[in-house]
Amino acid sequence: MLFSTATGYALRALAALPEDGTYCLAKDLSSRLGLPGPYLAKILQGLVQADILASVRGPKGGFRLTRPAHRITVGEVVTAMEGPDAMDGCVMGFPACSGEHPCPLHDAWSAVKSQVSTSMTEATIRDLQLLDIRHKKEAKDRAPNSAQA
Amino acid sequence: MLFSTATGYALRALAALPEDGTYCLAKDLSSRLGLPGPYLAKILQGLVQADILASVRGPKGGFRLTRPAHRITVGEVVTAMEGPDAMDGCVMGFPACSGEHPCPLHDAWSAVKSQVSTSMTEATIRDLQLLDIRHKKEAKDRAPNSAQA
DNA sequence: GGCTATTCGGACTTTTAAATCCTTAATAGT
DNA sequence: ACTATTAAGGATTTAAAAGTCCGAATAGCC
Repeated sequence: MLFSTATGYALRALAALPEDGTYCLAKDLSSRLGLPGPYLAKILQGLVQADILASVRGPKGGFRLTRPAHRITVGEVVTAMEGPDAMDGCVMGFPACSGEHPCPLHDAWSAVKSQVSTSMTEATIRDLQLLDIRHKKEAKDRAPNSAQA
Repeated sequence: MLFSTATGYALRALAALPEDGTYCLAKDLSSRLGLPGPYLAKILQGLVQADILASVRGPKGGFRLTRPAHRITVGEVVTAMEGPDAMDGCVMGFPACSGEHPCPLHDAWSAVKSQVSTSMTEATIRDLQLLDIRHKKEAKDRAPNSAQA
């Protein structure tokens, strides 16, 4: 993967939150997604500090998005998780590599970076929700009787 | 960086080896490149097992390429270091992401992957040597008197 | 032919990321 | 006010990467 596992978990969790402003429990998210519970909880805390999630404690509490899902970009989440210069530097780690002294992968990688950056600023959490829904729907279509065999 | 630091070190070390079949000391390489000596040595060992380097122990020993530099591709080195499926899987770590259920970055990332893969199988260690030489030459041109001020 | 210096090879330690646990604080319902 | 519930935050553990150290092998010398 291009990013850390924590970033992947963050994106999956955000995509799994309900679209109405309902508060959702960390525990529910982790069990639904099959992710390590306490670890996910910590990641969610980070997203609260990044103003992507809001949280309330106590009964009926939980986490929810601070904005509608289509207003939160994937890039924003990645930046919050990985820091602003996650994709800087040479692909191969060549210190000498630069625009003036490009390594053999420099141009390909630059193209890649701008392409991925653009996609990340265009893609939103809403798009990830759609992926998830589509996936589940088709699984259901494949086996319409919920009982096995 | 897209790969581990070890992979970067491996590529830098290979590019720094002499083109004639002369054996070269791990220690020399590390001091020349400013890399942690024993760690580089371990990486070189791995490259020996991958049949990219040959080594002999004892005085006058060291490491050398098993083939001319233009016959060793960057991709081969990366595979040796990172394993064959270093670039598999979804960019964001979405398990549901696939060709049929693409995540919003799927196409951009697929394009990237094939682009980088192609570049990696075309680029050879020889190309990295050239980068290095060019870099040094220009540094020399900037300061023709080797003494500082 | 054995001795010694040199250099690789593999086991060992340190650091960092990933994941867990536990205590504290806040809130809703009783 | 009290209790149950849930996030917040720190302390701890585990796993993996990064980095270090000691023993095996070879060449040259006496």
